[in-house]
Amino acid sequence: MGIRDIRNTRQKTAIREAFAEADRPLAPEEVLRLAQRHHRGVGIATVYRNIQALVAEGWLQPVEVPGDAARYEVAGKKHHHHFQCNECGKLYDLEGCAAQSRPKLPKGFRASGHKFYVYGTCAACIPSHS
Amino acid sequence: MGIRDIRNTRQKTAIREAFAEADRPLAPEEVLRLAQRHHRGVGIATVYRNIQALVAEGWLQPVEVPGDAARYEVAGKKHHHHFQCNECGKLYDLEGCAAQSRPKLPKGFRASGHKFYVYGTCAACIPSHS
DNA sequence: GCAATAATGATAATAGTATATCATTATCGT
DNA sequence: ACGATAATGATATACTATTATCATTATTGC
Repeated sequence: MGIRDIRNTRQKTAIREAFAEADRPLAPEEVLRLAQRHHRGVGIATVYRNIQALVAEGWLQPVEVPGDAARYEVAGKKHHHHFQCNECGKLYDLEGCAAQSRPKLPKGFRASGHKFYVYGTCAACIPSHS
Repeated sequence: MGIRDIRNTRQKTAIREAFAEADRPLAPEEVLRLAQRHHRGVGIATVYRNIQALVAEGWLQPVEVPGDAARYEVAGKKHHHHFQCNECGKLYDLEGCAAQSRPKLPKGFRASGHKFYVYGTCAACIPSHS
């Protein structure tokens, strides 16, 4: 081969496109479904492998969710938090940060970061009132 | 037996005491360790069983944590959030609520609740500077 | 096109967490 | 104290999420 020993496969491209299109954090199973629209026959193992690779190269970033499987989102976004729909479970980005003031920590504790999650119903899951 | 068909066992008491003493959300494995101080020989199955029972009767309440096993805490506390130590992984209660203003949701979304987690180092894990 | 080999897909294996099984033990009304 | 049976402990099993295996496929430099 030579210098370049990382190949661009159809499935790798399909996975990147899935993230680019979704514009929200995706769980591996969601990546699988979305990537298959671009290239049928993508396997779940390939999804995991590529997620891992994309995280390693800094293109993706893990998003942990309370009581749910990890999601991944395109890295490099500015500080933000997430919304999870109670109905469909999908995770969405929220702009900005709701933590105006940090709550007072117990004596001797040191804070280094925070995570904020809003729950509710996403637009797609609210029965249309028409 | 008669009316009362729920019995008070040493291990059930030990588990309740573990929660009362800890005063913070506990994972099942932590409950096991702490309960064994009160009654040696408590098994992990008994811990899970009693946690489940205590949740069912409303004495305990699950606390989900991003990317970590569920914890349980004594129910009935007022709205609060949690701190997780990056070093030891222990979860602690934080008084009050840091969400002064809800971040603006996407169009058509409806919020029903939120969760807030602060990360950092707990007092026990900060090397004493003496 | 060809050849070297990275990547894939199907699935087995693993890991972590939680529940089910069941013989034995211990609780509690009598 | 007795006895009916709830609860336990040890462990097997289930489940979900993720990684490893390996024969096959497909990419890329030449």
